[in-house]
Amino acid sequence: MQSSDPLTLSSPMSRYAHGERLLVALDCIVFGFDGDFLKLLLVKRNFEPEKGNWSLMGGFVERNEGLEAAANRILFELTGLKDVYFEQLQTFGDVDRDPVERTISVALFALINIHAHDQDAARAQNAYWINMDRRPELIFDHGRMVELALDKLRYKAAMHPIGFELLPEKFTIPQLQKLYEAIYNQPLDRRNFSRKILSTRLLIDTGEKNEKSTTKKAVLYKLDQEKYHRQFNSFHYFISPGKG
Amino acid sequence: MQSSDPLTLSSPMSRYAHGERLLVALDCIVFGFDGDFLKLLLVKRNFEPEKGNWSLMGGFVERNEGLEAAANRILFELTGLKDVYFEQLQTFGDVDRDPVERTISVALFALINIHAHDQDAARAQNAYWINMDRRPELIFDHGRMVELALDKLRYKAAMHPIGFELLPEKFTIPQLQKLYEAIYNQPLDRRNFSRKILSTRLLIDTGEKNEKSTTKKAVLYKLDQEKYHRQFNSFHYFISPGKG
DNA sequence: CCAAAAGTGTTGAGCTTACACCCATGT
DNA sequence: ACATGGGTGTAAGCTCAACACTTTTGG
Repeated sequence: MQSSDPLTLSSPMSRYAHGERLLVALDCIVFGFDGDFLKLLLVKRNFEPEKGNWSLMGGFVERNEGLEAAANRILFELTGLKDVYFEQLQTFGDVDRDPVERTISVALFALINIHAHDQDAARAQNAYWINMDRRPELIFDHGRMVELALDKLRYKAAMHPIGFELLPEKFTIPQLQKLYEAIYNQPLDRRNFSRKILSTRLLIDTGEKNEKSTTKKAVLYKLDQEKYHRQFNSFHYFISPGKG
Repeated sequence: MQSSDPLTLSSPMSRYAHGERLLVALDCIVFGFDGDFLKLLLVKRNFEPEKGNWSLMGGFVERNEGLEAAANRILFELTGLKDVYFEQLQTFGDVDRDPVERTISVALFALINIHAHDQDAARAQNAYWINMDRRPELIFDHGRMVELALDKLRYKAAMHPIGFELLPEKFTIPQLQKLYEAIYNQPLDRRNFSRKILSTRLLIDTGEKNEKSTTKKAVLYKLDQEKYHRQFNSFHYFISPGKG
């Protein structure tokens, strides 16, 4: 948006005179958690280019569609969910990142409750949940996107109460701990973890217990939504710093 | 990058069959520090649209130019500097954010040594340094970009040794402290600040002293570049948490 | 010799860690 | 009763914030 005279001379001010128009895509790194492993929702492509190979779910941004709207559309097509939690990760724009045509890609990462999504929608897109640590090679620069997304997830979840997005509405503290252990790939102390989480006062005791457990049944909590949104940007040290 | 058959049928695989091509711009939030105030490098536009109003420095991404390259080009045109420190901030893509034509804008924030840049280059672009807290209203969504950039700068500088980018090669600890005070707009304790900074072991005593001072001359330090790049992503609590 | 800025030391409060112990449940 | 997993308490150690004192310099 800049230069000595960026408008056409016949200026109904409807187009910039120069500046190249490029394809703008949107690629989603969708994280899920099945109770044991951190997972990615990946697409086995049944179309060219790179047919048969794995990629992230993506799509082009349309002319009359904002970025947010495009993200919501694509995530809905993939999961059948509205109001999915997502954040922009980074925009990738190397000239040759897509061999077919110059494409700018806005990458975003999304966190969803793996049990709540629409399995048929995912099936229709040829999408499957794959364990993070067993993910296949991905097309283009999608592998780099996934690495960056994991970094950002770790970075953010260390201090912000973001992990809940990956769990069902009601969950136990041990479940939440398993999630954190999966994200950081390291064991955490039960008692200290519990204390840290409860000290945020973000959890409400539902009074119910996890009936699935075969031993002592853990208390089911739910998020205090209002407090959650209010405190979303406050710092809590769930993971001790120094991990980089 | 996704759909049932995204390629043209006459497939030399050189273009996707659908997907709209959009203008992709790049807007730079350039921070500087003059020893007392945090400043922004802003452009007084001498061209349409919004001629006479203030905006960020920007430009279009060209077809054969990567995003990084475009960022470096625009920052060079503006400051005459190569190897400017910058990070992507966020990509803005509301449909009507630019009234002339649908434009996707990748915003990035840059930190530069205000005394090292090329004044003539800035003058040629009609760019001026403006105090952060006296910045004028900006065109389009540039105001939001600046707010977000300040948030990110504060967020990042609280834990990562990023502030040095705004200072000259040799600087004193009191100067660095003034910078942090300007970024957070709050006074900091001299002794604790000094201890925190020195505990990173990122600073090398040059042996020289700041001759400009009229009282006790402070020691000039320089950055241990190697250690800096190695430790760049490690955590240091320069500012106590809880600011959100 | 005084004012102003720079440099160094100390202490108490609060938090984190590491650990031990008790409770609930199914076999 | 015992194995497994969930819940709570506590003491030691560390870090941070708050504050006092000394040093250097110019006037």
